[in-house]
Amino acid sequence: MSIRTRFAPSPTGYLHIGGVRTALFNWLLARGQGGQFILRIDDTDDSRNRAEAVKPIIDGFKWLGMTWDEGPADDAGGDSFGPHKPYFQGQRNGKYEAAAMKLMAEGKAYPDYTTPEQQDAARKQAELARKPYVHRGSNRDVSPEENLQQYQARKVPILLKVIPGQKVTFTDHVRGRIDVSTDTIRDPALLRAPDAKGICRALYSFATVVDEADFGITHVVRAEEHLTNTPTQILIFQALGATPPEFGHVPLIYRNGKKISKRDLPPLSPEEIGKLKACGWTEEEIKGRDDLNLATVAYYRELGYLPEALINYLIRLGWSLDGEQEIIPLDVAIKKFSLDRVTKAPGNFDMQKLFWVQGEYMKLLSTEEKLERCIPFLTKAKLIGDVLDAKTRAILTTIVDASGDRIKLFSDILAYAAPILKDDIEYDPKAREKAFKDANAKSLLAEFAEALKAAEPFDAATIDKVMHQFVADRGLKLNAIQLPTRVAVTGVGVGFGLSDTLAILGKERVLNRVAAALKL
RNA sequence: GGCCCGUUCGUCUAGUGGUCAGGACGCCUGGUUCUCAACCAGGCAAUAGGGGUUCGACUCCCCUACGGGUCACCA
Repeated sequence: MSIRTRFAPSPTGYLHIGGVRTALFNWLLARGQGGQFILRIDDTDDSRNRAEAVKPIIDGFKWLGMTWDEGPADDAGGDSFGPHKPYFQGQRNGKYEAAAMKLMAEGKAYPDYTTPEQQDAARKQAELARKPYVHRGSNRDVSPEENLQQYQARKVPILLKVIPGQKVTFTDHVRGRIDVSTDTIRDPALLRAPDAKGICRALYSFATVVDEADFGITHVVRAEEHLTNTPTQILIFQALGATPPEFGHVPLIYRNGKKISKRDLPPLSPEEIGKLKACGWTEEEIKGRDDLNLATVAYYRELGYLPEALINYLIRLGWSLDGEQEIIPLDVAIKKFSLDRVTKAPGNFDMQKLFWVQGEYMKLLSTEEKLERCIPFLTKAKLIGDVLDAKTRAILTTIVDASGDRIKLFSDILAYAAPILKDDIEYDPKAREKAFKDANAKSLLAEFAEALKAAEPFDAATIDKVMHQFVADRGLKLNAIQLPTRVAVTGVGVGFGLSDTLAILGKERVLNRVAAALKL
């Protein structure tokens, strides 16, 4: 039997970075063994605008290139594809109800008429007695027939009858053997009491188990927070007469030693906001995107990260190939991934290392590939129009080429292209001051402009020669002229090679800009 | 608090009784260099603590500490 894994997010409106890693492990496992990877939407709770909340998740998976073999349709319209559809739990409640009723008929489940007040009281009492509270409901020992009858008359939550005094044992593929006593497992709620529409919706654990069995999931790989309710779910599998799947609980992702969650994440820093604005984002657009923070996939996409870099980083966070390799091509990861090399301890999300991985993947791209993916950022920032003419394209190609490894994120293109593409220069005050601090700087720059005037052809190689000759004649270092010239023609103190910069600008603009700078 | 899980450089990790405890990010120093980036060479830096077991423990066992998860008609 081929393996079937799954990822089952609840539609929150964004794709969480931790979720992606869990999904990735499932995906690698399935792809590595010729199995299937299934996407299921766990929307048993509130049915808030589903389609809209699902879309960011679908989009995220598509961007990352993580394909699913069964699950929601990729237009995020609420349809599903695959032999067990639908793959939205919100659309599968009939199955859960039927399964619960069957369990009740078999005497394995029962309606619980305990009131919340009674439960609270019992809980409090147990607390006072310093004993754990393990909930067992009212009708545990009532006959199935009687229970069915009472339930028809008045619907309340349905609970699974847990048999005390037994052990539940399973071998977790990352954490090893786990066993717990059923004495510590409460009778879990399977179905809720009817909601306003009279529908008794399933609870997470029950819907999950019913679906896992129905879909034929063989390996459940999920976050560690689900470890403790695994025994409960195994009990449900057994009650259903189904074989439990294999389990693997992967550690959580932390940030600064704490679980990375949207709630306690800092809002976008001024720097990040500045970067987005430079990318052409308006204040309103930024405010309207509450899915933009470092815990979401969208954040990395919008900043110009490479999906393969994010994936590589995430794979290495909590898993290793051999302790040596950091850059692991996807095909290698697919071939080599295994749960037994997943770490047990939680890992901290390290933005700096992600950034480094990103840089490594950028080095692999050709100038053409880089340019293609930079273009959307240039368009958004309105540095170029919607259609790219051949001349601008040629200039951009030269810029990307000259920039080399300096473009770490695709959005970085803006910093290198803007000074060249824009007609009016914005002088960075600090760079300007530094460049012209020396009293002779301006007169030297004027002399250099004269030398440049004679450069023919005005290409990088010639300019380079002129530049070196110019400083050599005067017994100076290149630095004497480098910064003043750079600031004069670009307004900023950093950039790619000066001769490239001058050549791309062309003689006329260079001379004009120098002349303008001299008047400052 | 009960139950469960975890703990190797600042961070990600290798390691399964005998290693100078390895690699990577970051950081620092030097080199190269027209700025920046890149590149090259080097450096700093870890087995949470305490008991056992053993000729020998990072590795096995126990305790402590710390961190985390979970205890819902959330997922």
